Order: sequence, then structure tokens, then C-alpha cells
Amino acid sequence: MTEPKEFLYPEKWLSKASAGDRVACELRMQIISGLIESGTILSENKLAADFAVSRSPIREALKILASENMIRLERMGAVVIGLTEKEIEEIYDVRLLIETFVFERLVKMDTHELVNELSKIHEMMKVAIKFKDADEFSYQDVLFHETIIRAINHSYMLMIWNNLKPVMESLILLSMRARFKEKYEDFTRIVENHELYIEAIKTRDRTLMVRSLHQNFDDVQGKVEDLWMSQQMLSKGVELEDE
Amino acid sequence: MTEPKEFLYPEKWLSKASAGDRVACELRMQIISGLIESGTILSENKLAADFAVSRSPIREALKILASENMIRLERMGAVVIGLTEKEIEEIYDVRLLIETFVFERLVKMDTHELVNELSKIHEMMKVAIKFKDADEFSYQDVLFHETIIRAINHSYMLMIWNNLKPVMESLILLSMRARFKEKYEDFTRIVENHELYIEAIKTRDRTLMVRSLHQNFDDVQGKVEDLWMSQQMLSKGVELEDE
DNA sequence: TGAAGTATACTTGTATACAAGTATTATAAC
DNA sequence: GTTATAATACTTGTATACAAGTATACTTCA
Repeated sequence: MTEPKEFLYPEKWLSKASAGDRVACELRMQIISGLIESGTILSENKLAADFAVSRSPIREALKILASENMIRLERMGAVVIGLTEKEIEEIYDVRLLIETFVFERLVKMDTHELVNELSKIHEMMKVAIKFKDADEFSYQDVLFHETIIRAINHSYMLMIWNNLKPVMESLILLSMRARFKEKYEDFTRIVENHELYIEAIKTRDRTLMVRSLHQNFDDVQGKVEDLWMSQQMLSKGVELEDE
Repeated sequence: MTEPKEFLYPEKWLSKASAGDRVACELRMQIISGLIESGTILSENKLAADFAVSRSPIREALKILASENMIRLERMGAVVIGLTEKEIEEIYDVRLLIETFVFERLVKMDTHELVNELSKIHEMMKVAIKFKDADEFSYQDVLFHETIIRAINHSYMLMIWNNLKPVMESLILLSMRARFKEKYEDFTRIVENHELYIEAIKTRDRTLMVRSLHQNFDDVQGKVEDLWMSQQMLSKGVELEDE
């Protein structure tokens, strides 16, 4: 009846991760995908039983998720916050804020090496699309933006990114998995947009950069829709399994 | 010979804190004040012995400090990063970024209540100065900025703030303690600047806001100097104790 | 003397135990 | 039936134990 648990988070990304990290990643995916509804109260002991680990890694995971605003640690139990449309927009506010700042630094730097790296990632993304590998595509997409941020060597911008990254990653993963199934044609636009971004950095063209960022931002609505879509797909799957 | 340990972090701020939080706060102060030099390798076991607690709260503290960029968790031992002038400037980059964003939201909102709250805090600050209470002044200063950020109800901006806050707090604490001793006259300017900030919010005056933020930013140099001053004061104290 | 391997003393991550505190529920008194 | 009190079943935070891994230092052999 109950098969060995299937995980939402790509297991190959967890090769060297601790049990705590694994739990955090999986819980995050379950929260963002809506599998765990917001408002749910998580208990350390129950989670420990569910994931078949002790309370130590669970505690670690809950601390991580709390710092990402996924849950709220209260006196008794951890309350799931999750992502509403408002929160997703907020995440993109932050991304916009960071990347605008980063671009202003980049225009004062030598970006040859960065552009080269980004081009490589860009190629990788195209391959991932060709082979319909949503997880790989997501990985490269996240890496693309992280690479840009790392380029300016700003430890506190990186700190913000590190806080935002896990949620972004999960969001992108879920969104891309849904799109690969239902809106494959979207990827042409996404790839073009990344091309635009590289071009903006190469030519130090603020206007182009703003346009590309904006276009990316407009994708938010898409992402939100995909998320709901992905949530429905998942809940359908669960229902089918239950039968 | 060795007296009961004296802590840098105000103990009354820790009334309800766990052992892990206490350790994190104290270590943070020691790192930022330069008492623990950057490059130092911290061992869980040694820290546990020093603070007379078990490894559990120490682990918690190290995780917290790592997420704040105070230390870097490596395979063996936690390496202290600390704050150079570069990092302090970076922190202010982030504060500038956040508060500019927040202001843009504020001008579209009803700020009556906020202005009222800020005025209260402002009065508190003046009292703290009058009674030469550096810790209380720092508390109100941090609260001032947190109140502004909270006003726009943006969970991810708040997340960034929460990440930045502990370091800012320590920085301000050390700086203010030094100034109360050596540059008491500075506080006139600081108070005026906060007044300007409130006025900018009340009148929705972008120019004023930028000016006030900038002035605050110019204080950074001062803060850095105070930090080095505070470090010297502390190390002198240690030397004297050692004799 | 130098290189290779082994021992040891550390490290982290996880499990488990326990104390102290807090909701919930059941019971008893009115 | 309602309220007050007590029992219980949870919760968190901390301590401790242990397994597995890694750097350091030491020994042994060439």
C-alpha cells in the first residue's frame, strides 16, 4: 500500500548533505508545493518519526526553515507560513533589489570572465531544455543568478542571496517541472531573456538590463500560476495514490 | 585571580534567551569587538567548556553566527571572519538598500501611526543620552530602524533585517559605548539626524530622506573609527587584567 | 634523513535521555 | 451546568553518548 516515500527534492543534490539539510529541503518543497498547507503545526517528534531520524536533525531543519520565513517557531510547535502570492512578489522584490545593486557594481568592473561563465551556463540551460530535464534546468537557472551575484564579491549581498536561494530554488523547481509538462514553448522566451541579460552585462547597458530584469519579473505571474498548477497536479497525484 | 566572566553583551537583553542565543550574542560581541581575532578557529568542545554548557547550544550558536557571516563553518572547526572596514561598508550598503526600498513604500502609505511611534523612540533616545546609558541608546537606535522596516509589512525585507540586525546591534553597541566616553558631543548630531528622518517620513520628502540616510551613512566612517577605538580600549583592559 | 603507514586525538553528525515548562483533558466540587 | 483543580500528554532546551570521519603526530622502514 504505502510505497517507500517519494521525495520532491532531487536526491542527487543531497549527496553530501546532512540529515538536517535533507529534511529542510524536503519540508521546504512540501510547504511551497502546498502539500503541507499553511497553518499546519509541525511537531518535532512527529517529524522525527516521519523522516525516521532523531530530533537533532529535525531541530536543525526547523531552524533553517524559520530563518527562511517558511515556518514560525512558536512556544509550542512550528507553524507553517508557506507562500502566498504576496510572499512570492516579495521574493522578487528582493531579487530585483539585489540584482539592480549588483549590476551597478558590475558596470564598474571587468566582466569578461563573468560573461564567459554565464555563457557556459546559458548553453547548459539549452541542453537541459533539449533533454526536457526540468531539475537540471532549474539548477542552471539558479546558478546563473548566483554567479552574477558572486561576481561582485560582496559578502552581505551574498548573505541575502543565501537566505533567499533555497526558497527560490524550490519555487523554480516546481514551476519548471510544471512548465516542461504543460508550457514547453515558454522556454524559448526564458532562454532569450537570459541571453539578453548576458548581453546587458557585456555591453554595460543599463536600459537593456532593466528590460531583461523586468521581463524576468513579468514571469513572476507565470511562476505563480505554475505553482498553483503544480500544487493541483500534486494533490491530484496524492488523491490517486490514496485510492 | 580570574573573576567570574564579564560579558560584553547586556545581560538584561537575554532574560528569556536560551543558552544557545546567549553564546551567540556573546561570541558575536567578542568577534566584532576584535577580542576574538579573525582567523581564529573555534572548537565546539572548547567553547562548550568555556561557556560551561554542552555542545548542543554551542552548535546552535555557531549555526546562527555562520548565517550572519561572522564565522565560516568548515570541515573541521569554525573559522572566525569578523568585520573589516569592507564588511562594515557592505552592511551599510544593505541598510541603505533596504531603507530606500522601505521609504518608497512608505510614501504610498498612511504614516501617522509610524511617525508617532518613531517620535516616542526618539524621545527615549534623548533620555538615554541624558543619562549616559549607551546600551539603552543603542537599543532604541536599533528599534528605530526596525520600526520603520516593520511598517511596510514586507516579510522578506524583514527577513533581511533579521539577518542583519544582530551584527548591526553589536556594532552600534560597541560604537556607542566608545562615543559616550570619548565623543559625547556626537549625540547632538545623531539625534538631529533621526529627527530629520522622522520629518522625511512625515512629509514624504524623498530629498530629505536621502539626505538623512546619507548623513547617517557618513557616520559609518565614524562608526568604524569608534570600533577600532573600542577594540583598543578592550585589549588594553585585557592586558591590565592579565597583569 | 626522508617517506610511508599507523596510531591517536581531535572533529562532526546523530541518537537518546532527562528536566522543566505548557496546553489539554478529565475529574471533582459547587 | 459551570468552575476550579489536578492529572496527563505533550512541548522545548540541554546534556550526554556514540559512530564515523579527518588531521596530526609518531613510529617504522628504507
